[in-house]
Amino acid sequence: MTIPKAAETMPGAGTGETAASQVFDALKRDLISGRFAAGEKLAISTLKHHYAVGLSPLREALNRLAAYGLLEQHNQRGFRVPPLAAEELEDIARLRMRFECMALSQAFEAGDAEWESQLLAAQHRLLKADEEPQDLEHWEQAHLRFHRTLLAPCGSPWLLRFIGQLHDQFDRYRRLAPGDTVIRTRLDAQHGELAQLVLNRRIQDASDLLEEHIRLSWEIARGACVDRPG
Amino acid sequence: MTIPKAAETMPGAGTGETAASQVFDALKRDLISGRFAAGEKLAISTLKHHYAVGLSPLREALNRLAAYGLLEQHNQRGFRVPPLAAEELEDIARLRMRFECMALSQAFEAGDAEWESQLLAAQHRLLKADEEPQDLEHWEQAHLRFHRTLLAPCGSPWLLRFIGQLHDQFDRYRRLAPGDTVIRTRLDAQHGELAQLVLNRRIQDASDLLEEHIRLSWEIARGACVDRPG
DNA sequence: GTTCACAAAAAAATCGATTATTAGACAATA
DNA sequence: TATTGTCTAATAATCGATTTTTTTGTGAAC
Repeated sequence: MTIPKAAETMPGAGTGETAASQVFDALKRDLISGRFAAGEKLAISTLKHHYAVGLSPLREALNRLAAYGLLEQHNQRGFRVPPLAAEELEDIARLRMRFECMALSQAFEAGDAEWESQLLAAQHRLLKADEEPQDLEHWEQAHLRFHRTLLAPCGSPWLLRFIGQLHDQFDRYRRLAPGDTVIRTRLDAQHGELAQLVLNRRIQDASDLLEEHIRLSWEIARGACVDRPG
Repeated sequence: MTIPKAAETMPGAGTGETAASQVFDALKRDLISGRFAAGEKLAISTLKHHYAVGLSPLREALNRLAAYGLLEQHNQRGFRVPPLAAEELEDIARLRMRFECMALSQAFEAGDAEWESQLLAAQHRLLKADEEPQDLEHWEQAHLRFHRTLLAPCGSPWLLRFIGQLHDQFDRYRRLAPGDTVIRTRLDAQHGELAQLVLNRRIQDASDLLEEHIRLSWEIARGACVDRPG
């Protein structure tokens, strides 16, 4: 009577999905992609219906997201989406520059030919995704994967963890901001240039370009912050 | 019939404690102070009795702690205490050095006379705590407060958040390791020296000393890792 | 002796209902 | 009119029970 689920039969699984982890993933995606308004209070009963889960797994997911920094939790008064502030974005962007350049230089030390291959592959996938702008989620996935691959061999799990966390925070701003075709084109080109600099082992140039890349993205992401007229 | 709780009548409360947040704090303390064995699987029903709470708040606390990095969560097979590994400790210690030196130099830029006063006060409290080694929890609290005060004006909430997280991770190792009177004495002295260097605005010296301080603590914390005989 | 299938037990995850707290409306008072 | 206090509806938090999944233990087949 018990039908084995696909995930459980997969090799090296062990990661059977629970309702809590599924709604965590879904909520995380929706928070980063800006499906909720900044500052909005989340009505738990609404979420319950929307994601079609019970209270317990939903609350567990919300608690995880709050600990991760994608939600604010206030005792006895529920959860709300963090506001967007230019000041916080600056903090996030500057830390991204420092952390990712740090990780990149370490990746150069440890990264081997396999790394170069993976990076080329990721860059190619991203390039293809660039050409199909209609499938936004696919592009986001390829983009994230490229940046992860770039820093993967850095050898510091905790640094990568923090970088990922900052990346998620940053993307919340970026994805809410209006696009800028000119900057976007330049950003897309930088991915290819980055990969080339890695292949040529140009450590300093790669680091400089990565910093510039984050700075340019920041310029776009800024657009998500409310401009208070002076 | 409803008797108002103390917390609610306190000025500026708004932070009414929930069962979940209380058991979160208690569990976090116990995890960092090494009350559970590394790698141990947590029996939820046991915790339930020990902390005298229901399942829901307990599970919410566990979920938060897992997202924070003080627990490992495996779908369908509960929570376990992360193992202690010399390799991870090295990662944590090296990042602490970089992050905290980073924060310190920024603190020098932004910190004013009020900062200096707070730091002196914190150093004095820590000094008094040094003299009463029997009250370990009190010393830990004063110690944490000193280090927080030292970096507080750095102006980067996210950097401070990560530093705090790494500090918690580090302390789990340190508090499990056997003490070393000689090193401990030197470490205690360094707190006073650090405060003095801040007062004298010796940026580079303070940064060097902070790095050395973390390196020395690391030397102690290492003792928590199992030595595999070769 | 090893592997496999199955049943029983244990544990994790989830649900539905209950309790406690907050926010907002409204009236009473100064 | 502003302030305070009380009531009520809405919502957050928690509990107890149920369901699902994993683990453990047993014995048969190879």
